[in-house]
Amino acid sequence: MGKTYTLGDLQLAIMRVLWRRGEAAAAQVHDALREERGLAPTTIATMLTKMEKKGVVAHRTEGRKFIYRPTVSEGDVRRTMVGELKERLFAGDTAALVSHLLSEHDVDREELNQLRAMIEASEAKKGAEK
Amino acid sequence: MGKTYTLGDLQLAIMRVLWRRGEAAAAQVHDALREERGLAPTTIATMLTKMEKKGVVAHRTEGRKFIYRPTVSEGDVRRTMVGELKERLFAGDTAALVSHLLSEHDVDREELNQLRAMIEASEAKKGAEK
DNA sequence: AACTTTCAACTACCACGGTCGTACTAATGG
DNA sequence: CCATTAGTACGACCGTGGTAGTTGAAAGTT
Repeated sequence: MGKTYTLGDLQLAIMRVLWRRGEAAAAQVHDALREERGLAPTTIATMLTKMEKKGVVAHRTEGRKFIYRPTVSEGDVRRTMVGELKERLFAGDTAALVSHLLSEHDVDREELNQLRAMIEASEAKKGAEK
Repeated sequence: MGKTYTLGDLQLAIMRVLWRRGEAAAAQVHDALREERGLAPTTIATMLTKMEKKGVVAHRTEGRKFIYRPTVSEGDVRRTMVGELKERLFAGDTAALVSHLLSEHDVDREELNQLRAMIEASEAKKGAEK
């Protein structure tokens, strides 16, 4: 209950494949990750099993294959994982994290521009409602 | 050495005590965390030992006590942990993470205002240099 | 000197992510 | 019908965060 959409690195890589493809058999996932990881097929299968137990994927059976699909969205995962980090490192202060990103991580001019626009849009929205 | 300043929850709580105090004996750390955690003193001591092995704290001996001090700053830890999450979840795209924060996590009006100012300052700086 | 308290050291567990090897089983090719 | 193969199930093992009990020595108390 109320448990975690916090995923490890391999789990995220697997999820990305499933998010992109919609669904895939273990072998397909293994194949998709061959280049970047080169893992044994059983590693992927084991991980998928663990992920299913955890509730982030589900499968249907097609012949003798398990076709897996994600049960949580990339947005869900991002929200919970970013939220957790924000809590742990910035005492839940979103603005502090944004400010950290602006000062310590590179953002180029066009991106700054886009972000400024985004902030202005947010401000407008906040002004509009209530 | 490609050190990793990635810390767990308790480790961060301990570091916060050390960052605030400058240095502290295990008992002091335990005391400082009594309220929020209520752990056994040995838990803190064990964790400090592990953290020392990992290189994020060091100690000097005073009588029979170990006085620990941090060897990495809060900024270091934030940079590496935020950087890792950014890499894992946003393929290293800082702006994408900021945009996620703006759209999915609450930021109030004053904060938006401050952030806008901060962005403008960054833009000015970028314009100036180079 | 004997007793008690204070520490660090060591050992032990659990959970979980990650990584596989082996065992078993169902489909398939001859 | 049998041998090979595709594919899951199961169990093993490591590293690390987290949590703690036990032990042994030294320091403080009476």
